[in-house]
Amino acid sequence: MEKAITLSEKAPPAKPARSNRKVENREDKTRVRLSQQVIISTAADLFARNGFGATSLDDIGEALGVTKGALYYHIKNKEEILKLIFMTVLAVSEEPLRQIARAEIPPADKLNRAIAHHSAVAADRSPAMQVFYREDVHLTGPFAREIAARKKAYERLFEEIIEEGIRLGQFRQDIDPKIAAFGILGMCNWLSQWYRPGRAYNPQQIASFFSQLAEFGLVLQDEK
Amino acid sequence: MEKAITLSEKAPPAKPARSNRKVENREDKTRVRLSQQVIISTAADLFARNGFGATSLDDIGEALGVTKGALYYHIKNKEEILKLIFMTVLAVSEEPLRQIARAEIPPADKLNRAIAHHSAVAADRSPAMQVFYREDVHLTGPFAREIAARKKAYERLFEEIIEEGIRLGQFRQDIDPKIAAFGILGMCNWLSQWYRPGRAYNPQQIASFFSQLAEFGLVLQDEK
DNA sequence: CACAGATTCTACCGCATGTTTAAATAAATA
DNA sequence: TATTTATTTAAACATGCGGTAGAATCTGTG
Repeated sequence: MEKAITLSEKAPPAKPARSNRKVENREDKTRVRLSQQVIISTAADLFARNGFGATSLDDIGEALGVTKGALYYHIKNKEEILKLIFMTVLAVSEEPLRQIARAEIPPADKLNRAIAHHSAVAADRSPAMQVFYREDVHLTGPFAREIAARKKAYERLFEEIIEEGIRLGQFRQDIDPKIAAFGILGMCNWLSQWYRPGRAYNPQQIASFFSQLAEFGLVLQDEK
Repeated sequence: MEKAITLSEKAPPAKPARSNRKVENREDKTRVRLSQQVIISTAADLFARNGFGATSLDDIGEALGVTKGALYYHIKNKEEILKLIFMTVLAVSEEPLRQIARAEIPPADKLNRAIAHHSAVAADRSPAMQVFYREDVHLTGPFAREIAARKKAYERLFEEIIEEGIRLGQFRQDIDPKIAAFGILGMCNWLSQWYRPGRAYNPQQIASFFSQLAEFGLVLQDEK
């Protein structure tokens, strides 16, 4: 039962002076307690920056000051981390939009609020949102289908708001609601690609620009 | 100079009956001639569908009916395939937009054409565009910086068109040109995420909807 | 047909990665 | 303190991947 002989004999387990690790850990401030929450949060950052496939569990462990083995006490496997990130995004985005869609206010106001809501999610949860829209190809099986369905339902709410506006004669009749919904969603989603906190504008201001754009457009009407 | 002893002794080179492969190849129609072009085109499809990291050279070879070894006669390595995809996108998008930006026409017309151009690229080169905006994290070194710079220059052209419209008093004064440019670009870029050929609308029609949205918005002004 | 160059295949290497296991340690409890 | 439970480590594993080298095959040309 010979072991495979590799070329580079790694430094054999020379029982390195134990507890030299503890020193390192203590010095980098109070170590954050490991949990699903911090794992998926850290993982979302890394996935957003380097991609799901290019981020190893070693990377995640290193970012947390822990060996990758420790991660397995809190999560089932790598894909579950991804799944949890997707669930996080849906958890903060679905219900508020549903409430906006069924509120009893003019369609233009609904659109305003929907844009504000979605922009806020895209900006505040930027890493998770980037993962949500870039790494969906790595989901498999029933969960992948569920995410796709809920994503579509979410988009459909935007569509319905626009349909309502058209039906009530408040929105232009010559624009396809599905295309318009995709356009507006694309506008907001793109936020997560370029927005970084602490820049010139905050998410609310950006959302207000987007609302102006979506409602009235850029071109100055000769009003009156 | 012993080789490493592995556990599973692969079936030794038992010289399998040669030329059983040729039959397979002949039957699947006339085989496409291998070249950089078809490699990057096929790779773009696979990268777009499964991601760069999750697509192996074996996958690309299999899609082309060829072993991965053959690929290396035409390309240097995997990253070069990615680079060539990026170059393709820039090759078809940069120059036309520059011409639109410097044309002597009203800013609104420039914006129209820019949106039509960018939408067309996003729709027609959908796989390459998806790769362009999703897999940039896998570029390294000077090339990564060059792509980032040219991407920014491209966005800047949209921004300048809007600035011109504002300066000439033809666009609303209360919208930040940079934010508006990002919004419009996001709208178009998102196309490559959902557009599939042969659906209800073609790229020109979609672009026209987007132009309406960006210029006049959704809300019906009480004109008169 | 003979030859040369172009192209592809086969077989392999080294390495990184996701996952598992048992042992070691830390924290909680009594 | 003694014992149990929770958490982390260390080490190994199986696998798949990017990349390489040389043999094999194809293609065109004299």
